[in-house]
Amino acid sequence: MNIEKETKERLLNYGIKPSLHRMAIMDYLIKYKTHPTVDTIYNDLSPSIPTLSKTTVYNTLKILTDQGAILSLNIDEKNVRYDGDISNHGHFRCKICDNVYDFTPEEVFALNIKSHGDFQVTECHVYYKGYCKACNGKISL
Amino acid sequence: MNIEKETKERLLNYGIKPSLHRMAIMDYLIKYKTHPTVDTIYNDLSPSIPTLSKTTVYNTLKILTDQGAILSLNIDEKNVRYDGDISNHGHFRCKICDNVYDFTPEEVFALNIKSHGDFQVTECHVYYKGYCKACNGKISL
DNA sequence: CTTTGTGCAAATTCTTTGCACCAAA
DNA sequence: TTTGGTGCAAAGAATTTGCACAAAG
Repeated sequence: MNIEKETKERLLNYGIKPSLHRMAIMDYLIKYKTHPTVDTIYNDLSPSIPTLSKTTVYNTLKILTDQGAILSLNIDEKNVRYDGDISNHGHFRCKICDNVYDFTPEEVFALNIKSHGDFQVTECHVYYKGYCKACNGKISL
Repeated sequence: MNIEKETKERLLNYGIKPSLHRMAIMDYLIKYKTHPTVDTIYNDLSPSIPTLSKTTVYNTLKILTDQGAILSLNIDEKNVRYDGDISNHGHFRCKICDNVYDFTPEEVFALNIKSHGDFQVTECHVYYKGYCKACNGKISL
């Protein structure tokens, strides 16, 4: 596997020590925009990295998301999905094949509840996260 | 507990037989707009309905969501939240207190990534669900 | 009767944790 | 050395499933 320069830089930019395993996982998420699950990442990488354990995949994904180097998606009720694309964009999951597709902010803006191009939309969830007034006050103390 | 007319009608409208337990759960979700978890619903209802089991809460919530009588939210990574309000609206979860608040469509429209009134927003997820072209074709066959 | 709602307990699945080992600075 | 990355196995937690009983029409 060729680790891209971009990959190592991403880790360093987010204050994460670039071990070989971490770079492999980060690289995978930058290259493959399939919003994979933990299992998919592990299964795809372990043949070429026999020493890789699923615990390390969990550990690494936790660090990457905590530091903001990747996104974790809860669009799939069963498994957490991960996204190496941290730019502002929306997602669509097909309820049958479970594939997750990206939408640009412009597409999100234009996307009503009915349909959009090749996608028939039946549900739309908008989830904001952050700090409410009461709790934000506690932080500032 | 007073079961509202609205509650029974909601079940009937969505083709769900209105048993006492189902009405109690539906009623709870219509009355309390707190986006409760399975556990919260069970804990709040079981004192007044001693025969209620958590399995029934799970069963009922599954039927209600499958039939579209309620919404299930994946805004909380740990537990599924349920919402008796099936109108078009967005949600905000405080990362500290875990409370979930509603946003109207207008507020969602206006809500940028920074902040909105009492809420400091650090993340925004837009999740569409439905059928992609390939899978939708299969359905139509 | 016959259907189906309900409840218990076991099973399943995803994720986290504790701890020991190992590698790099 | 000392820090911290890694892996195994066990634990934990949320949810689902199998099956038997009970309730309603």
